[in-house]
Amino acid sequence: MNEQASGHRAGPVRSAAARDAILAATARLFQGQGYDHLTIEGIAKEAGVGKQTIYRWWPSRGALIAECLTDGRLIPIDFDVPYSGDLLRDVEEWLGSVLAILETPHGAMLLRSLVAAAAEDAEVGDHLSASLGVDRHLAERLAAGIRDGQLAADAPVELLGHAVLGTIIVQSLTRRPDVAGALRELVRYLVAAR
Amino acid sequence: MNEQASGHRAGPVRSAAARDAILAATARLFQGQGYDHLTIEGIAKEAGVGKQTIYRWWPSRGALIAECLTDGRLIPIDFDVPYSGDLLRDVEEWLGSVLAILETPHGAMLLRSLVAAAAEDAEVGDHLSASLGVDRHLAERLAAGIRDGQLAADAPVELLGHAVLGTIIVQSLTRRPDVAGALRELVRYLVAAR
Amino acid sequence: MNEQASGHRAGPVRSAAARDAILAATARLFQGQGYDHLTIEGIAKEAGVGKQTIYRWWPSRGALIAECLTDGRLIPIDFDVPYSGDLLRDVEEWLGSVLAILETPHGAMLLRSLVAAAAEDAEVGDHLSASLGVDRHLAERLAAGIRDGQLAADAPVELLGHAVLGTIIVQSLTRRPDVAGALRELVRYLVAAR
Amino acid sequence: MNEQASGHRAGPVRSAAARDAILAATARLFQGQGYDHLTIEGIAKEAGVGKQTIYRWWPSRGALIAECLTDGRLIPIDFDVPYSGDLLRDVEEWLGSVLAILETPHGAMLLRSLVAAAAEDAEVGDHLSASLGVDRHLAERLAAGIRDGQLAADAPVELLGHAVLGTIIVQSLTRRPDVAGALRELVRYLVAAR
DNA sequence: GACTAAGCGAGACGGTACGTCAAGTCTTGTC
DNA sequence: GACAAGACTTGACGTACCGTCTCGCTTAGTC
Repeated sequence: MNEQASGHRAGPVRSAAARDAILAATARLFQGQGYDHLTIEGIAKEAGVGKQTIYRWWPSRGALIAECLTDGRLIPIDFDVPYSGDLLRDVEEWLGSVLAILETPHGAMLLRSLVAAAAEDAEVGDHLSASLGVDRHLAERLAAGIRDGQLAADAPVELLGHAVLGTIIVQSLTRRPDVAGALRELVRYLVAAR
Repeated sequence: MNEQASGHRAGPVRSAAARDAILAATARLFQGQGYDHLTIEGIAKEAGVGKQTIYRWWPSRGALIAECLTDGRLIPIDFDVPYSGDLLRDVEEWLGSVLAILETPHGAMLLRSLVAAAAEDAEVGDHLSASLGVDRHLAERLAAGIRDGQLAADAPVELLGHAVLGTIIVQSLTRRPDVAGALRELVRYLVAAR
Repeated sequence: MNEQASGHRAGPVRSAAARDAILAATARLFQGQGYDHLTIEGIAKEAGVGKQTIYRWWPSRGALIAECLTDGRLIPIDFDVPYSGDLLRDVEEWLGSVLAILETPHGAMLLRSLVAAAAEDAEVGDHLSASLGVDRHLAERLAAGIRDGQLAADAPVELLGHAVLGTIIVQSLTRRPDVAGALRELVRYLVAAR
Repeated sequence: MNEQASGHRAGPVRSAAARDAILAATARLFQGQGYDHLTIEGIAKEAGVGKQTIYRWWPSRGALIAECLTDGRLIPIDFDVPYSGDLLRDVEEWLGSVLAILETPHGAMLLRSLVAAAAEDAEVGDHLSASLGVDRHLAERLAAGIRDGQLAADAPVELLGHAVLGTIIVQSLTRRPDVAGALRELVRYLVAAR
């Protein structure tokens, strides 16, 4: 009845507690049971929240996962690559922290689930590679390697990052036993001085 | 009265027509709608078949996809790698036929769906990389390249195959526009004479 | 600082505009869609009013309907029974105006909805029979008929009113085609000189 | 795959156990909680049955109630009217058995709920008046009364039945205290020798 | 040639989850 | 403090599939 002339609407504001509970529940269930088996109803129950509150703010399961990623609730945010001067050592350090994900209890399943989510939802793929720092940190470190003369000048730095991440994914999808060893060998070859 | 020791039971055997109808329907629906949205009921209806007939012979959706793969109903079987003497040219030819999948109408979605299926079902991953000839044909061609002196002796041939396939997957999952160009650049770098 | 002992509270009082908008919306929606399908949210939206404003003043859907009835927003208020000296003619005139409700576009549904509301909420039933004037006007006219010697002395005037209204209801609930004709026949029999 | 030439379809047949459990649960819950508060989910849970099994065979809550009525699960089926020669006594006996419904623990609510259901679903109204024997048994008994000279020749027998039932309904909806007494008075008046 | 036993199309069944709607309560900011 | 707006939890809606289980055939051996 009363007309408001104000520019922004009145009324209650998004509940930070609900948002946090939902994302926490999503992360917990995702890590425990994988992407299939992850249901909106399950999340709502786990979070003690109404389903509608989820549907109000997220359009899909994928969007939830994507936001969990950007919040660092599934894997650490923004894997860094150090700069010690030794390119191979630096890349291997980054690789080690990425591969550490696979060492955690359900790490392999977690990664496969992230791949499944990324296959279904574009956002997830972007946030995943962003989290791992493939495009930013790793590519930049490789570029620095070129400047330092430790990598061929024509090395496609961004693609090499995708190649490393992709290899991890392929090995995970085909359930290879020693992903870590294989990846270390690959990186050693790719980054070898020429 | 007395139990027969006969090795083979009485009654009709597995219907080849049903098997074919089921796999054909699976392939059709998978290509049209993707892995999520692919349902057993949908396949049964499309194939004009009872659900039980599917459950009798395949334990899961993934198994159906895996068998479609080995039957070459989703992507061509057994991508070959020619041997012309020129390693780069041969690998690029193989790469071209793999990338051709992405050019088909729903090719990108098909690949993402295969990845989703592989993430859920181990079998699919194996059959996928087998179909593409990554481990056998490509790795062997690379090994021959080493013998021919066109590739570094310490090149991890199998891992390089995974790296190429993995890069395709990563780029597909992040919806990159020019996967083909990028892959050609990567291969050129990996296979470059040292 | 110091609390005033003033008898009337601070702040605005009940908004007459809101009350009217709510009742008008209720009547509109009730007539258009029936009692089931009538929702508080729908009324609030239709009235341009917050839900809380409805809940603040009415305890239930039924109370809204009851108030619409006493306001004459659903059916005319207080059907009168004339006194011409001819009992049958007077009762038939009352009957005609009651049956006129059924002739309106969604009249039959309106009546059924009122019955549904009355079945759920006691208030509605009272207000309904009050609106129709069954207990007051009709019963009194019948009593006058007894005094005039046009109706048997032992006629249970109030019950006869319920019988007439009840017959309308039963015929409406069973979707009889010619309720009006039937009711005229019934009234003629009930009020017949003995 | 195999084409059947048979006229009626193969496959499993409707489960009598499920049908019975569903109707029993419906009747139980309807009597306990009334028509509003009666939910399909509640019935399914109470019956130990999937929701779909209900939706497969009944289009609406009303249809369930209607079938409960024809099965005699809510009120006795087919109230009879005796023929003793004394019209008033016979009608009062029928009336007594109808009013007995109101004496049961939640009898008044049961009747109101039936009215609510009838207001929403046409079928229920028909089955309700059929169950009570208003149109068949009572109307026929009244017709016999006319033949016996105990009722005026022009008495609209069917309408009188509706009037009696309608009066019960109106009195129930307005929560009158002594419905039984009132009805007995009404019937005595209606059936009085002229 | 009759008898069996399995395969088959169909689809009913008890479930789980979907995404939507509305209930009634609570919160925010405006008047 | 009433109000419009609308977020919140709860719970039911009606639908889609799951995987299992009859049905009433058809058919391929075995006796």
